[in-house]
Amino acid sequence: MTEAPGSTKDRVLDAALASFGTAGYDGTSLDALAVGLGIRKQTILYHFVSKRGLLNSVVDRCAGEMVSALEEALVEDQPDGDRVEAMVRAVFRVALDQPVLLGLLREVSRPNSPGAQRLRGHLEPLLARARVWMEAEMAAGRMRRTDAQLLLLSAYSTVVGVATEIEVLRAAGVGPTLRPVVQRRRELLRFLRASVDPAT
Amino acid sequence: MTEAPGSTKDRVLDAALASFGTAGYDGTSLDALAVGLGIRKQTILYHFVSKRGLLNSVVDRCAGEMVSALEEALVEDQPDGDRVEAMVRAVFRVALDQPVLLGLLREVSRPNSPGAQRLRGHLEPLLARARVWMEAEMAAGRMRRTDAQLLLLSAYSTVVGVATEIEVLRAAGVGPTLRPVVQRRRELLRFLRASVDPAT
DNA sequence: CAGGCTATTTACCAGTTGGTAGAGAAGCGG
DNA sequence: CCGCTTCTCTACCAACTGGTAAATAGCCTG
Repeated sequence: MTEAPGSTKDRVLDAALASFGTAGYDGTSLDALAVGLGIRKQTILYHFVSKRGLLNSVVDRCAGEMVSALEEALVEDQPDGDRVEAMVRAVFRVALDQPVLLGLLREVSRPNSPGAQRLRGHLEPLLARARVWMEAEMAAGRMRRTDAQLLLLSAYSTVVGVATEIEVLRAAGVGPTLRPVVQRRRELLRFLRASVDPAT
Repeated sequence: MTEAPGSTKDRVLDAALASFGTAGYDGTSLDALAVGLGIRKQTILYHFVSKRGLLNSVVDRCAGEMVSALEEALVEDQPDGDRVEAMVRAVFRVALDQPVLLGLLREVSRPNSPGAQRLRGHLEPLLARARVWMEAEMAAGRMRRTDAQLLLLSAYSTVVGVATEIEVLRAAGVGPTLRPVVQRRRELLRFLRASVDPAT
Protein backbone atom coordinates (compact mmCIF):
# COMPACT_ATOMS: atom_id res chain seq x y z
CA MET A 1 0.00 0.00 0.00
CA THR A 2 2.58 2.48 1.13
CA GLU A 3 4.72 3.55 -1.79
CA ALA A 4 8.36 2.53 -1.93
CA PRO A 5 10.55 5.52 -1.03
CA GLY A 6 12.33 5.52 -4.38
CA SER A 7 9.28 5.21 -6.60
CA THR A 8 8.29 7.91 -9.05
CA LYS A 9 5.09 8.58 -7.19
CA ASP A 10 6.99 9.16 -3.99
CA ARG A 11 9.57 11.38 -5.61
CA VAL A 12 6.77 13.49 -7.04
CA LEU A 13 5.22 13.80 -3.60
CA ASP A 14 8.52 15.00 -2.12
CA ALA A 15 9.08 17.56 -4.83
CA ALA A 16 5.48 18.74 -4.66
CA LEU A 17 5.71 19.18 -0.90
CA ALA A 18 8.80 21.32 -1.29
CA SER A 19 7.26 23.41 -4.05
CA PHE A 20 3.86 23.90 -2.43
CA GLY A 21 5.56 24.78 0.84
CA THR A 22 7.87 27.39 -0.59
CA ALA A 23 6.21 28.73 -3.73
CA GLY A 24 2.62 28.06 -2.74
CA TYR A 25 -0.10 26.23 -4.64
CA ASP A 26 -0.62 28.76 -7.39
CA GLY A 27 3.09 29.36 -7.63
CA THR A 28 3.71 25.73 -8.43
CA SER A 29 3.59 24.59 -12.06
CA LEU A 30 3.28 20.96 -12.97
CA ASP A 31 5.62 21.51 -15.89
CA ALA A 32 8.34 22.94 -13.68
CA LEU A 33 7.82 20.17 -11.18
CA ALA A 34 8.19 17.54 -13.90
CA VAL A 35 11.28 19.13 -15.41
CA GLY A 36 12.87 19.24 -11.96
CA LEU A 37 12.26 15.53 -11.64
CA GLY A 38 13.39 14.68 -15.14
CA ILE A 39 10.00 13.27 -16.08
CA ARG A 40 7.06 14.42 -18.16
CA LYS A 41 4.17 16.36 -16.68
CA GLN A 42 1.69 13.76 -17.84
CA THR A 43 3.35 11.22 -15.60
CA ILE A 44 2.40 13.38 -12.64
CA LEU A 45 -1.16 13.64 -13.87
CA TYR A 46 -1.28 9.91 -14.38
CA HIS A 47 -0.54 9.29 -10.71
CA PHE A 48 -2.58 12.11 -9.21
CA VAL A 49 -5.29 12.82 -11.79
CA SER A 50 -5.13 16.60 -11.33
CA LYS A 51 -3.09 19.30 -9.66
CA ARG A 52 -5.68 19.47 -6.93
CA GLY A 53 -5.39 15.73 -6.45
CA LEU A 54 -1.65 16.12 -6.06
CA LEU A 55 -2.16 18.73 -3.35
CA ASN A 56 -4.62 16.48 -1.58
CA SER A 57 -2.15 13.61 -1.61
CA VAL A 58 0.60 15.81 -0.25
CA VAL A 59 -1.66 17.12 2.49
CA ASP A 60 -2.80 13.63 3.36
CA ARG A 61 0.72 12.31 3.73
CA CYS A 62 1.96 15.26 5.76
CA ALA A 63 -1.06 15.41 8.01
CA GLY A 64 -0.64 11.71 8.61
CA GLU A 65 2.98 12.15 9.66
CA MET A 66 2.11 15.02 11.94
CA VAL A 67 -0.87 13.43 13.56
CA SER A 68 1.02 10.24 14.27
CA ALA A 69 3.95 12.22 15.68
CA LEU A 70 1.57 14.02 17.99
CA GLU A 71 -0.29 10.92 19.04
CA GLU A 72 3.01 9.23 19.78
CA ALA A 73 3.92 12.13 22.02
CA LEU A 74 0.59 11.83 23.75
CA VAL A 75 0.81 8.20 24.81
CA GLU A 76 4.54 8.41 25.41
CA ASP A 77 4.25 9.15 29.12
CA GLN A 78 0.89 8.10 30.42
CA PRO A 79 1.28 9.33 34.00
CA ASP A 80 0.14 12.93 33.44
CA GLY A 81 3.74 13.91 32.75
CA ASP A 82 3.55 17.26 31.09
CA ARG A 83 1.64 16.39 27.95
CA VAL A 84 1.69 19.92 26.69
CA GLU A 85 5.46 19.91 26.74
CA ALA A 86 5.56 16.57 24.98
CA MET A 87 3.38 17.91 22.19
CA VAL A 88 5.35 21.11 21.79
CA ARG A 89 8.56 19.11 21.64
CA ALA A 90 7.05 16.88 19.00
CA VAL A 91 6.04 19.83 16.85
CA PHE A 92 9.47 21.41 17.14
CA ARG A 93 11.14 18.15 16.27
CA VAL A 94 9.08 17.97 13.10
CA ALA A 95 9.85 21.61 12.36
CA LEU A 96 13.57 20.95 12.60
CA ASP A 97 13.59 17.64 10.78
CA GLN A 98 11.38 18.70 7.89
CA PRO A 99 11.07 22.47 7.66
CA VAL A 100 9.25 22.20 4.34
CA LEU A 101 6.39 20.55 6.16
CA LEU A 102 5.81 23.71 8.12
CA GLY A 103 5.81 25.65 4.89
CA LEU A 104 2.98 23.51 3.60
CA LEU A 105 1.11 23.85 6.86
CA ARG A 106 1.39 27.58 6.62
CA GLU A 107 0.30 27.65 3.00
CA VAL A 108 -2.60 25.36 3.56
CA SER A 109 -3.88 26.88 6.79
CA ARG A 110 -4.87 30.05 5.03
CA PRO A 111 -8.66 30.24 4.90
CA ASN A 112 -10.15 29.76 1.44
CA SER A 113 -7.01 27.95 0.43
CA PRO A 114 -7.46 24.71 -1.47
CA GLY A 115 -6.62 21.94 0.93
CA ALA A 116 -7.47 23.95 4.03
CA GLN A 117 -10.69 22.03 4.53
CA ARG A 118 -8.93 18.73 3.94
CA LEU A 119 -6.29 19.59 6.52
CA ARG A 120 -8.97 20.44 9.05
CA GLY A 121 -10.54 17.08 8.37
CA HIS A 122 -7.32 15.39 9.45
CA LEU A 123 -6.76 17.52 12.51
CA GLU A 124 -10.35 17.49 13.70
CA PRO A 125 -10.31 14.20 15.65
CA LEU A 126 -7.06 15.16 17.34
CA LEU A 127 -8.52 18.49 18.36
CA ALA A 128 -11.64 16.82 19.64
CA ARG A 129 -9.57 14.50 21.83
CA ALA A 130 -7.57 17.41 23.18
CA ARG A 131 -10.74 19.34 23.92
CA VAL A 132 -12.20 16.48 25.89
CA TRP A 133 -8.98 16.07 27.85
CA MET A 134 -8.77 19.78 28.62
CA GLU A 135 -12.32 19.92 29.86
CA ALA A 136 -11.60 17.00 32.18
CA GLU A 137 -8.53 18.81 33.51
CA MET A 138 -10.58 21.93 34.08
CA ALA A 139 -13.24 19.99 35.92
CA ALA A 140 -10.50 18.50 38.12
CA GLY A 141 -9.18 21.98 38.83
CA ARG A 142 -5.78 21.25 37.34
CA MET A 143 -6.30 23.82 34.65
CA ARG A 144 -7.63 27.33 34.63
CA ARG A 145 -11.19 27.58 33.31
CA THR A 146 -11.34 28.99 29.80
CA ASP A 147 -12.94 28.28 26.49
CA ALA A 148 -11.22 25.04 25.50
CA GLN A 149 -11.70 25.40 21.76
CA LEU A 150 -10.50 28.97 21.80
CA LEU A 151 -7.42 28.11 23.82
CA LEU A 152 -6.61 25.27 21.47
CA LEU A 153 -6.87 27.47 18.41
CA SER A 154 -4.67 30.01 20.12
CA ALA A 155 -2.09 27.41 20.99
CA TYR A 156 -2.24 26.02 17.49
CA SER A 157 -1.65 29.32 15.75
CA THR A 158 1.05 30.28 18.21
CA VAL A 159 2.91 27.04 17.76
CA VAL A 160 2.67 27.24 14.01
CA GLY A 161 3.78 30.85 14.10
CA VAL A 162 6.74 30.03 16.25
CA ALA A 163 7.76 27.05 14.21
CA THR A 164 7.35 28.93 10.96
CA GLU A 165 9.47 31.65 12.40
CA ILE A 166 12.48 29.42 12.05
CA GLU A 167 12.29 30.05 8.32
CA VAL A 168 11.95 33.75 8.89
CA LEU A 169 15.00 33.74 11.12
CA ARG A 170 16.97 32.01 8.45
CA ALA A 171 15.82 34.54 5.89
CA ALA A 172 16.77 37.39 8.26
CA GLY A 173 20.33 36.19 8.30
CA VAL A 174 20.26 34.42 11.64
CA GLY A 175 21.97 31.14 10.91
CA PRO A 176 20.25 27.82 11.42
CA THR A 177 21.82 27.69 14.85
CA LEU A 178 20.04 25.58 17.37
CA ARG A 179 20.27 28.04 20.23
CA PRO A 180 17.50 30.47 19.18
CA VAL A 181 15.18 27.58 18.53
CA VAL A 182 15.74 26.12 21.95
CA GLN A 183 15.30 29.48 23.60
CA ARG A 184 12.15 30.09 21.64
CA ARG A 185 10.72 26.75 22.64
CA ARG A 186 11.42 27.47 26.29
CA GLU A 187 9.55 30.77 26.07
CA LEU A 188 6.66 29.20 24.26
CA LEU A 189 6.35 26.55 26.93
CA ARG A 190 6.29 29.21 29.60
CA PHE A 191 3.52 30.95 27.69
CA LEU A 192 1.42 27.86 27.37
CA ARG A 193 1.87 26.98 31.03
CA ALA A 194 0.83 30.49 31.98
CA SER A 195 -2.31 30.12 29.88
CA VAL A 196 -3.15 26.96 31.73
CA ASP A 197 -2.03 27.64 35.28
CA PRO A 198 -5.04 27.40 37.60
CA ALA A 199 -3.62 30.12 39.87
CA THR A 200 -5.20 33.34 38.57
CA MET B 1 1.20 63.59 -4.66
CA THR B 2 -1.11 61.45 -2.60
CA GLU B 3 -3.80 60.03 -4.81
CA ALA B 4 -7.38 61.17 -4.37
CA PRO B 5 -9.39 58.40 -2.62
CA GLY B 6 -11.80 58.01 -5.53
CA SER B 7 -9.25 57.95 -8.32
CA THR B 8 -8.78 54.94 -10.55
CA LYS B 9 -5.28 54.40 -9.24
CA ASP B 10 -6.53 54.30 -5.69
CA ARG B 11 -9.40 51.97 -6.48
CA VAL B 12 -6.95 49.60 -8.11
CA LEU B 13 -4.75 49.69 -5.00
CA ASP B 14 -7.71 48.80 -2.80
CA ALA B 15 -8.81 45.91 -4.96
CA ALA B 16 -5.24 44.65 -5.33
CA LEU B 17 -4.74 44.70 -1.58
CA ALA B 18 -7.85 42.63 -1.09
CA SER B 19 -6.89 40.15 -3.77
CA PHE B 20 -3.24 39.79 -2.79
CA GLY B 21 -4.26 39.38 0.82
CA THR B 22 -6.83 36.67 0.23
CA ALA B 23 -5.79 34.88 -2.97
CA GLY B 24 -2.07 35.60 -2.77
CA TYR B 25 0.22 37.09 -5.39
CA ASP B 26 0.19 34.20 -7.83
CA GLY B 27 -3.51 33.68 -7.29
CA THR B 28 -4.26 37.20 -8.40
CA SER B 29 -4.84 37.87 -12.09
CA LEU B 30 -4.71 41.35 -13.53
CA ASP B 31 -7.59 40.49 -15.83
CA ALA B 32 -9.83 39.43 -12.98
CA LEU B 33 -8.82 42.49 -11.02
CA ALA B 34 -9.71 44.75 -13.93
CA VAL B 35 -13.05 43.06 -14.57
CA GLY B 36 -13.93 43.45 -10.91
CA LEU B 37 -13.26 47.16 -11.20
CA GLY B 38 -15.05 47.59 -14.51
CA ILE B 39 -11.90 48.74 -16.27
CA ARG B 40 -9.43 47.22 -18.71
CA LYS B 41 -6.30 45.44 -17.56
CA GLN B 42 -4.12 47.79 -19.56
CA THR B 43 -5.27 50.66 -17.40
CA ILE B 44 -3.78 48.90 -14.40
CA LEU B 45 -0.53 48.36 -16.26
CA TYR B 46 -0.47 52.00 -17.27
CA HIS B 47 -0.49 53.09 -13.64
CA PHE B 48 1.79 50.42 -12.19
CA VAL B 49 3.94 49.32 -15.14
CA SER B 50 3.88 45.65 -14.16
CA LYS B 51 2.20 43.23 -11.78
CA ARG B 52 5.27 43.33 -9.61
CA GLY B 53 5.07 47.11 -9.58
CA LEU B 54 1.49 46.88 -8.40
CA LEU B 55 2.50 44.61 -5.54
CA ASN B 56 5.27 47.00 -4.59
CA SER B 57 2.86 49.92 -4.50
CA VAL B 58 0.41 47.97 -2.36
CA VAL B 59 3.16 46.95 0.05
CA ASP B 60 4.45 50.50 0.22
CA ARG B 61 1.07 51.94 1.08
CA CYS B 62 0.25 49.29 3.68
CA ALA B 63 3.65 49.34 5.29
CA GLY B 64 3.34 53.10 5.52
CA GLU B 65 0.00 52.85 7.28
CA MET B 66 1.27 50.26 9.71
CA VAL B 67 4.51 51.95 10.52
CA SER B 68 2.79 55.26 11.18
CA ALA B 69 0.20 53.51 13.36
CA LEU B 70 2.97 51.93 15.39
CA GLU B 71 4.99 55.11 15.67
CA GLU B 72 1.90 56.93 16.82
CA ALA B 73 1.44 54.34 19.53
CA LEU B 74 5.06 54.78 20.55
CA VAL B 75 5.03 58.51 21.14
CA GLU B 76 1.49 58.47 22.48
CA ASP B 77 2.48 58.17 26.13
CA GLN B 78 6.01 59.32 26.59
CA PRO B 79 6.41 58.52 30.31
CA ASP B 80 7.40 54.85 29.99
CA GLY B 81 3.73 53.90 30.13
CA ASP B 82 3.63 50.34 28.90
CA ARG B 83 4.85 50.80 25.37
CA VAL B 84 4.58 47.12 24.62
CA GLU B 85 0.89 47.20 25.40
CA ALA B 86 0.43 50.30 23.29
CA MET B 87 2.03 48.59 20.30
CA VAL B 88 0.04 45.43 20.71
CA ARG B 89 -3.14 47.42 20.92
CA ALA B 90 -2.20 49.30 17.79
CA VAL B 91 -1.61 46.09 15.88
CA PHE B 92 -4.91 44.62 17.02
CA ARG B 93 -6.75 47.79 16.10
CA VAL B 94 -5.35 47.54 12.58
CA ALA B 95 -6.24 43.87 12.45
CA LEU B 96 -9.84 44.62 13.34
CA ASP B 97 -10.22 47.72 11.16
CA GLN B 98 -8.61 46.29 8.06
CA PRO B 99 -8.33 42.52 8.20
CA VAL B 100 -7.16 42.40 4.58
CA LEU B 101 -4.03 44.18 5.60
CA LEU B 102 -3.08 41.27 7.82
CA GLY B 103 -3.70 38.96 4.92
CA LEU B 104 -1.19 40.87 2.85
CA LEU B 105 1.28 40.89 5.71
CA ARG B 106 0.98 37.16 5.99
CA GLU B 107 1.35 36.64 2.26
CA VAL B 108 4.31 38.92 1.97
CA SER B 109 6.20 37.83 5.07
CA ARG B 110 6.86 34.44 3.58
CA PRO B 111 10.53 34.16 2.77
CA ASN B 112 11.32 34.14 -0.95
CA SER B 113 8.02 35.84 -1.58
CA PRO B 114 8.04 38.77 -3.96
CA GLY B 115 7.71 41.85 -1.82
CA ALA B 116 9.17 40.24 1.28
CA GLN B 117 12.39 42.12 0.90
CA ARG B 118 10.56 45.36 0.25
CA LEU B 119 8.48 44.89 3.40
CA ARG B 120 11.60 44.30 5.44
CA GLY B 121 13.01 47.51 4.03
CA HIS B 122 10.06 49.39 5.49
CA LEU B 123 10.11 47.68 8.86
CA GLU B 124 13.87 47.77 9.32
CA PRO B 125 14.17 51.28 10.82
CA LEU B 126 11.32 50.59 13.21
CA LEU B 127 12.97 47.38 14.35
CA ALA B 128 16.27 49.16 14.78
CA ARG B 129 14.64 51.75 17.03
CA ALA B 130 12.96 49.06 19.08
CA ARG B 131 16.22 47.19 19.43
CA VAL B 132 18.02 50.26 20.73
CA TRP B 133 15.23 50.96 23.19
CA MET B 134 15.21 47.39 24.46
CA GLU B 135 18.93 47.35 24.99
CA ALA B 136 18.65 50.53 27.01
CA GLU B 137 15.92 48.96 29.12
CA MET B 138 18.08 45.92 29.68
CA ALA B 139 21.03 48.02 30.71
CA ALA B 140 18.79 49.82 33.19
CA GLY B 141 17.64 46.49 34.58
CA ARG B 142 14.01 47.09 33.71
CA MET B 143 14.01 44.19 31.30
CA ARG B 144 15.37 40.69 31.49
CA ARG B 145 18.57 40.21 29.55
CA THR B 146 18.04 38.37 26.29
CA ASP B 147 18.96 38.64 22.66
CA ALA B 148 17.03 41.74 21.61
CA GLN B 149 16.78 40.91 17.92
CA LEU B 150 15.64 37.40 18.67
CA LEU B 151 12.99 38.55 21.09
CA LEU B 152 11.73 41.10 18.58
CA LEU B 153 11.42 38.53 15.84
CA SER B 154 9.61 36.25 18.24
CA ALA B 155 7.22 38.96 19.26
CA TYR B 156 6.67 39.90 15.65
CA SER B 157 5.81 36.43 14.48
CA THR B 158 3.64 35.81 17.50
CA VAL B 159 1.68 38.99 17.01
CA VAL B 160 1.22 38.31 13.32
CA GLY B 161 0.16 34.76 14.09
CA VAL B 162 -2.34 35.90 16.65
CA ALA B 163 -3.78 38.59 14.47
CA THR B 164 -3.98 36.29 11.49
CA GLU B 165 -5.74 33.80 13.67
CA ILE B 166 -8.78 36.04 13.62
CA GLU B 167 -9.32 34.90 10.06
CA VAL B 168 -8.85 31.31 11.05
CA LEU B 169 -11.38 31.66 13.81
CA ARG B 170 -13.86 33.07 11.38
CA ALA B 171 -13.21 30.19 9.03
CA ALA B 172 -13.62 27.69 11.88
CA GLY B 173 -17.13 28.91 12.46
CA VAL B 174 -16.43 31.12 15.45
CA GLY B 175 -18.27 34.29 14.61
CA PRO B 176 -16.53 37.62 14.30
CA THR B 177 -17.39 38.24 17.91
CA LEU B 178 -15.18 40.63 19.77
CA ARG B 179 -14.80 38.52 22.88
CA PRO B 180 -12.27 35.94 21.63
CA VAL B 181 -10.14 38.70 20.19
CA VAL B 182 -10.06 40.59 23.46
CA GLN B 183 -9.27 37.44 25.40
CA ARG B 184 -6.53 36.57 22.97
CA ARG B 185 -5.01 39.98 23.26
CA ARG B 186 -4.96 39.72 27.03
CA GLU B 187 -3.13 36.41 26.88
CA LEU B 188 -0.66 37.69 24.36
CA LEU B 189 0.12 40.65 26.57
CA ARG B 190 0.74 38.37 29.51
CA PHE B 191 3.10 36.34 27.34
CA LEU B 192 5.07 39.35 26.21
CA ARG B 193 5.30 40.69 29.76
CA ALA B 194 6.55 37.33 30.97
CA SER B 195 9.21 37.37 28.26
CA VAL B 196 10.38 40.73 29.47
CA ASP B 197 9.96 40.56 33.23
CA PRO B 198 13.36 41.03 34.86
CA ALA B 199 12.44 38.63 37.66
CA THR B 200 13.44 35.50 35.74
C1' DC C 1 3.29 -16.22 -27.11
C1' DA C 2 -1.05 -13.82 -26.28
C1' DG C 3 -3.31 -10.54 -23.49
C1' DG C 4 -3.96 -7.56 -20.07
C1' DC C 5 -2.06 -4.30 -16.58
C1' DT C 6 0.93 -0.49 -15.17
C1' DA C 7 3.76 3.17 -16.12
C1' DT C 8 5.61 6.58 -19.05
C1' DT C 9 5.74 8.74 -23.23
C1' DT C 10 4.57 12.04 -27.50
C1' DA C 11 1.32 15.03 -29.44
C1' DC C 12 -1.98 18.32 -28.90
C1' DC C 13 -5.40 21.80 -27.07
C1' DA C 14 -8.20 25.56 -25.30
C1' DG C 15 -7.88 29.00 -22.02
C1' DT C 16 -5.29 32.32 -19.38
C1' DT C 17 -1.21 34.72 -18.15
C1' DG C 18 1.52 39.24 -18.01
C1' DG C 19 2.91 42.43 -21.27
C1' DT C 20 3.51 45.54 -25.86
C1' DA C 21 1.93 48.88 -29.53
C1' DG C 22 -0.72 52.22 -30.78
C1' DA C 23 -5.05 54.79 -31.25
C1' DG C 24 -8.50 57.99 -29.28
C1' DA C 25 -10.18 61.13 -26.01
C1' DA C 26 -10.28 64.67 -22.66
C1' DG C 27 -8.37 68.58 -20.64
C1' DC C 28 -5.28 72.65 -20.61
C1' DG C 29 -2.13 76.52 -21.43
C1' DG C 30 -0.58 79.38 -25.13
C1' DC D 1 -6.91 76.18 -32.95
C1' DC D 2 -2.58 73.87 -31.81
C1' DG D 3 0.32 71.04 -29.32
C1' DC D 4 1.16 68.71 -25.12
C1' DT D 5 0.12 65.70 -21.32
C1' DT D 6 -2.68 62.34 -18.95
C1' DC D 7 -5.54 58.70 -19.09
C1' DT D 8 -8.15 54.85 -21.00
C1' DC D 9 -9.13 52.14 -24.60
C1' DT D 10 -8.84 48.22 -28.65
C1' DA D 11 -6.05 44.90 -30.72
C1' DC D 12 -2.53 41.60 -30.34
C1' DC D 13 0.91 38.23 -28.77
C1' DA D 14 4.17 34.76 -27.11
C1' DA D 15 4.54 31.98 -23.26
C1' DC D 16 2.64 29.10 -20.13
C1' DT D 17 -1.39 26.88 -17.62
C1' DG D 18 -3.78 22.40 -16.39
C1' DG D 19 -5.69 18.80 -18.85
C1' DT D 20 -7.13 15.05 -22.74
C1' DA D 21 -6.13 11.32 -26.15
C1' DA D 22 -3.62 8.03 -27.74
C1' DA D 23 0.66 5.48 -28.63
C1' DT D 24 4.47 2.73 -26.66
C1' DA D 25 7.10 -0.08 -23.72
C1' DG D 26 7.84 -3.42 -19.95
C1' DC D 27 6.13 -6.93 -17.09
C1' DC D 28 3.57 -10.55 -15.10
C1' DT D 29 0.21 -14.38 -15.77
C1' DG D 30 -2.29 -17.61 -18.24
